[in-house]
Amino acid sequence: MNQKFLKPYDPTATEDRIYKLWEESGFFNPDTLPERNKKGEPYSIVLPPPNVTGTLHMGHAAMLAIEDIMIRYKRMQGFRTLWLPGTDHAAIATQSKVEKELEKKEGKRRHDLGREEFLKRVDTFAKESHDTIVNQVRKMGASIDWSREAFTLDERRTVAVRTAFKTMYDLGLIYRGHRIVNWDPKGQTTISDDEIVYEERKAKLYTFKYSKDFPIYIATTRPETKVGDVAVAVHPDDVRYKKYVGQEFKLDFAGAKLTIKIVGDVAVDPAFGTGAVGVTPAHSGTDADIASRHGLPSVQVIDEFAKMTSGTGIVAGMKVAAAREAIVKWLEENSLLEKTEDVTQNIATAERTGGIVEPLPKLQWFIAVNKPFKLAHSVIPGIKSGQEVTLKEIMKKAVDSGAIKIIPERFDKTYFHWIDNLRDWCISRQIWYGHRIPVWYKEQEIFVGLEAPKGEGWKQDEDTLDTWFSSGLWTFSTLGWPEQTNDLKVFHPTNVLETGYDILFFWVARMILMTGCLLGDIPFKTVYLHGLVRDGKGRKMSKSLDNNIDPLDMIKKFGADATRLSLIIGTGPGNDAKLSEDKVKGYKNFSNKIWNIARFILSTAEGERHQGRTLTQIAPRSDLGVAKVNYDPAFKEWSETDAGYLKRLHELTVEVTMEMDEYKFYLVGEKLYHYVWHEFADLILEESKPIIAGTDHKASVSRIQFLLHALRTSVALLHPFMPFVTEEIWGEIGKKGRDLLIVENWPS
RNA sequence: GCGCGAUUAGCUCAGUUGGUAGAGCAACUCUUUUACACAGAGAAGGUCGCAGGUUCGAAUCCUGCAUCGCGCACCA
Repeated sequence: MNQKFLKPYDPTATEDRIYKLWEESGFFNPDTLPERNKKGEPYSIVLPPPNVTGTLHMGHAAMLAIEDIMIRYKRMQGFRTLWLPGTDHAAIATQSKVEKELEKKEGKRRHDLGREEFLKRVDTFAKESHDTIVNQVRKMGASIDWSREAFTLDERRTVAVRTAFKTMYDLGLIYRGHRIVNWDPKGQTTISDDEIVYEERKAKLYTFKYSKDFPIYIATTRPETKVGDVAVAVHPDDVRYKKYVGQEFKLDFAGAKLTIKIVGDVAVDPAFGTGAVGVTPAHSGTDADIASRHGLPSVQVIDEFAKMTSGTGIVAGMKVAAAREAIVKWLEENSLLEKTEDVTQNIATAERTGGIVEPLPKLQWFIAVNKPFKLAHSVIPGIKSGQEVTLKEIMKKAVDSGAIKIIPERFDKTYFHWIDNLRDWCISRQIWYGHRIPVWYKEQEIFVGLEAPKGEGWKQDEDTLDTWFSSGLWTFSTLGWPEQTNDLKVFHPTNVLETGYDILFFWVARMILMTGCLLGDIPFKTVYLHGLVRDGKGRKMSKSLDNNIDPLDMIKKFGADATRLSLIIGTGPGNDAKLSEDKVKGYKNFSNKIWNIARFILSTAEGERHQGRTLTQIAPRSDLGVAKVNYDPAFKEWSETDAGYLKRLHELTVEVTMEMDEYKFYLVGEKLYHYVWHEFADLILEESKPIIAGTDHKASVSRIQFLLHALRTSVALLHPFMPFVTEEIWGEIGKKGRDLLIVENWPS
């Protein structure tokens, strides 16, 4: 027996060595798998690319653990497995991180450096961040194919992004339009609807009228925008106001000259406030809709820096907050303010910068989700090639046809609900880091293509694309699209997309949209959603609470196996998980338990001889299936008890295999833990001691054979969960020179 | 406002199609020339959020309510 078994299991001394062994074996790469796998059915997962904004957190660790379990399981079953890694440039997130550092360390802003120099800084930061992340992924034991690694902003992905943009532009699905967008004054960029976080705040609702002669009171929480009003809308059936509809008033409001028309519109709720709405088309989406229905003009009164524009009377040039106070004061002084009420309202803030989102009319690029187009080629169930569809319909069909299955199922509803409310997706961003929009302008001409057009005087669009545009292509851009590569043929659609439920809309839905549109296919067959990893008290891990648990820390203290198991057990799909150091520690003890089981069995088996050979030499290593138990003929007869144990182990194997197929990893982990510790070790092993020490040679040999068999089976079943300690033990419990456990048969 | 989830032992969670409540951790008692004290043995611990209903039988199905959490929409 190897001397290392005499000491407690030491993850740090083991893990890096084992990982190297796996990498050198080539088994992470589907092209260099054993013959059995090469001939097997393909099974692929693309890694949700972590943002290159720093380091990995526990959520990433959970994601890696779950995906590695899926891949290792399928690899042992003989599938041709590919797990493809990569990182995401994460446009706004990364840029704002670098901007913050620049400001802090050098007191400079990005414009002080200029576009080119600033982008160099971001690249340097992204590179460092990338290296850290890759190291962390290895530490977790991820059996990932590094030879295919991708980055959302590398050359090949740039070709994919530009091809996608051009294709969708030619289909009429990408258009440029002047519309109300979500403007983040802090980040100085537009953001999509999904990048908004609503925060509940107390606000005041002011009820007032524009002037003494104006007949209707209106209510607002934003008096400063009222200098941009062009109308007052009332419900067309509202008897209080019916007589005014159609009238027009010219008036002076806090020094601003307004022309207010009274219009009837069904969007107005007669029961809210005074039942009359001041219409500000330039600074409210719903108001803009009302304005367009009545042919009203739009007057912008707030600029990109959240300051009042000129021509706004007494508030011109003021910041929005100051302007609000000024208007209220003016209303009071002129006895126009009827009442002030306290209300709570949801205020829109930008997810990344926390800035208060200002709706502004701007010229931006959009993806039309409701526009019918001809989908040339389709294998999506329910959509025929050449059929007219909208992107929304594609997204819906992909899931409600059953082609894509979401786990847990209840997220179907959330997904459909989101689609129903979906509006055109604003994809242009006024930041520098990211894919620059592949559009060039020259006077009135516009050119959309993969490269700049020939000839003088063309200027490329200044904006970049929403980061989710490139991530939306991830399942196929990583496999070589738009080239028709072999990888694309073999591994797409991918089998499973495993990611957090928090990016179901951001990412999962966008991938379905992009893949449907560009390939006429689905990007994956199953979506497995995991929850958030919270601290032991159920709080979100955050810097301000200082309750972050660092995965590397846990790995260092307790080993990657223990860290992985602690993230799996007690965690169902779609549910948030609580994690404490004690939990990880518990599974460290389990690693050691298995280690000692192996030690006991090895030393016992080596001591027991049959026909001049030790039992470890007799029992072949690959005999994992009970049906295949094929030991030395002399020992074919199991004792009655051992036959019973064999049966029980076989039943467990069948049960656990079924649950693996149902993605119930938390159950499998727990069951194996329980079997190994409290059945195999506590009952069977304890009971074995007198049998082995006894005089009945036959019974003793039968039992030792069983112990070896059960150890091998347990270690194999546990391998996807705890790859390191199981591989290490595997190296000692069978014939030398055979393959690693990573490609051993899954027990049956 | 619409929708989703949770509520089971001190804590974290299981509980498949309804058949007398389970696991881990913690706590308690005992055990140390024992494969492992990163351990073993043992005992203890729950009117399954509340109220109704269906049923021979409900943690499980139905209705209503409560508390907590989440998503979407509205947000004049």
